[in-house]
Amino acid sequence: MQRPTLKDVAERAGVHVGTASRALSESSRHLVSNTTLGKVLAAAQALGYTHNVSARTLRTERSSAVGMLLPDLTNPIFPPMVRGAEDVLRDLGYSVWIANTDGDAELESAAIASFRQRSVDGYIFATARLDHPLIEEMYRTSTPLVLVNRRLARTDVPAVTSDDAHGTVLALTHLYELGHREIVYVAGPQEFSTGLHRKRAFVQSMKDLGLPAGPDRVAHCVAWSAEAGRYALGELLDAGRRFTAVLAGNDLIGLGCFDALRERGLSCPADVSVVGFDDTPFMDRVAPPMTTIRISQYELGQEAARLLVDILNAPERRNRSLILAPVLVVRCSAAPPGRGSVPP
Amino acid sequence: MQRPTLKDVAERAGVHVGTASRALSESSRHLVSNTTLGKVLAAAQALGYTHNVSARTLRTERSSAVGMLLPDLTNPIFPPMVRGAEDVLRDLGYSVWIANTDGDAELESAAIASFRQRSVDGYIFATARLDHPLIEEMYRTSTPLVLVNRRLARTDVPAVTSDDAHGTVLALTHLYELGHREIVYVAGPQEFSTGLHRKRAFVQSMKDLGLPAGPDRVAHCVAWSAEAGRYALGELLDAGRRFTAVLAGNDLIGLGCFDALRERGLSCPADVSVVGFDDTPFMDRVAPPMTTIRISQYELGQEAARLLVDILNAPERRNRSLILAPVLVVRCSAAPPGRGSVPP
DNA sequence: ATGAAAGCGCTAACAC
DNA sequence: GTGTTAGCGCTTTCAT
Repeated sequence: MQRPTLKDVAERAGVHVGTASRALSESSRHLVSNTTLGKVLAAAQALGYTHNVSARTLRTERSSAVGMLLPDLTNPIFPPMVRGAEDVLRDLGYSVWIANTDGDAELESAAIASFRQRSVDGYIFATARLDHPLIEEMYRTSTPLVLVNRRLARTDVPAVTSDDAHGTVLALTHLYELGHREIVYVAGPQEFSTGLHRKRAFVQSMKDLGLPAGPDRVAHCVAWSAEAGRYALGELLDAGRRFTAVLAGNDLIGLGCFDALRERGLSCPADVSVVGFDDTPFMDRVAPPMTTIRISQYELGQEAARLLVDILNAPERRNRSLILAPVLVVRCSAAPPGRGSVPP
Repeated sequence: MQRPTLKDVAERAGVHVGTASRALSESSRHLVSNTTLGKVLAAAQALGYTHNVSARTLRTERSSAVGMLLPDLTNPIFPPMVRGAEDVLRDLGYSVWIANTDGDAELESAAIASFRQRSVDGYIFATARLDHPLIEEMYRTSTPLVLVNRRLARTDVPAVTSDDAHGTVLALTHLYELGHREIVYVAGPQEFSTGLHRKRAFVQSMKDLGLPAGPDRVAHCVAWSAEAGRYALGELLDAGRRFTAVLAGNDLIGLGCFDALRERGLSCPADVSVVGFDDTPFMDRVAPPMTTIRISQYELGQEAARLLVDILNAPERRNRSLILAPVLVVRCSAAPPGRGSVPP
């Protein structure tokens, strides 16, 4: 027999399709008498019946599916986020589509079009830029959506992020307490909230500490990658900038800082300390083990999923955002000041 | 206006829905005159029409979706595989659902049920065990499916894998040429083709080299993880087994070997060499950089997707499997023999 | 080449 | 509490 339908179940149970439908849906089960419920359930069980989701979606306009947009799944911060979201959504009866955009607006539009064609109920964006017309337009037209990890410049769009400013203060304070005074910053791309907020917090905290933080102490990366970090710190190094520690926009950039240092015969942490951000998986295993700021990507994903489901159930509550507190993880890449970046 | 339907497009173009449908589907476009085609396309464009996939799926029984089953997305070998599959499937008009099973049969059944409810056209399994009743049953009932990375014991089910035996020979030959003669193996779980075939190749190749490879030189891991590797090699070490090199079932196990060695005051590669398998992302950054066997997970994913689409288009061709050749990557964790595992 | 209409499987509104 | 039925948006067969 082909895949059984409601009609098959109804016939076997000796009831009508409508009744079978009611018995087989959580929400309408209470409309059915206990005896018929039993009969329908037994028939469904015997036949191996499962809902045809396309038919249900067509009828109800609800698919129990959510679309998740990622920059690139091979960036190790994203898999835990996806799992966090998937684990909570699965338990609530949702499935998740994922799409990688590689930061490309075309690919993002295409992915959203595909999700829309499939009638997803809502969206989780891990791809937000501070200025993101596409997301803003979707929000304006009341599409249920939640941002994760990165947020928009405007604060009304619901987002689950970590406290970038506080994390940066934690990192900087650690370096300060180790005795560092000459500190530079290698910033992530400034079109993202993470890039901007972390850098701003660095500049502000340096001032608070009475330390210099002019533009000559801040390098900017074109991407959240080791290669970009290597290049950016390389420029600072080659310009002769003197410093004993560097704070990196994230761990991958921090890895690039290791490279730039090594290429110039400088040792980390003996000569120069480096602190990363994110506690990306495997950062305890790199050389040297990365001192960093931990944010739980898994939790970020979980909370984003919960928030989205909240919004799906009560659209008027789409005014909430969530901020998770990060934590300092002390490993080996930051130590008391050494010789510094420029040998005497 | 709500999401426009074919009816809206047809009205605007002054044709009937059937005609609009024909014009808007690749496969039936040729049945429509050029002028009406133009009108329909213009109307669709103007209205921002996109197909309602649920309706189409309901009608055609085809969803242009495939389900991909993974053990655990946070194991870094999987994200590239997913991207490989997704990148080729996207270009062919397919979307992909992913589900993590954590090696749990219940979760796997549930994921498959969910995929089935959503009428996926086919499946990519990265979760295959040598003996896998669920997959075998699906194959028996002609469900289009492809295995990736791991295969079944039987060879008729289509799979895209790397040549585990050859990769192992490559690794072992490298150690042999460095001068190692006392070599142990830390095997992955034997219920997977990767675990079994790699171990068997080790034993066979050692024999071919005239080297001892009894069961006392092989440790077994309960999982593909650093923790399991650490424990397994630890047992060998604590039993007083003497060796100068270890070949690990995969890189994560190799990482655990680093740990076991370090905990006992042994240095890698000065005292003991370690070779991994997979060239998992970031293995060039761990300490010491891992000498390993590279298999392109991205390519594995691509080829699995291509093979699945082949099968979808020509079910009678589901008798093909694909084997990709691995390659040795020399880094630092293997060097000429040192003091060995037991100091004199 | 196009129109007309049936029907995919399901839910929900309505009737009893 | 259960039966009946319309119709979600689409494709496709059958007419013309």
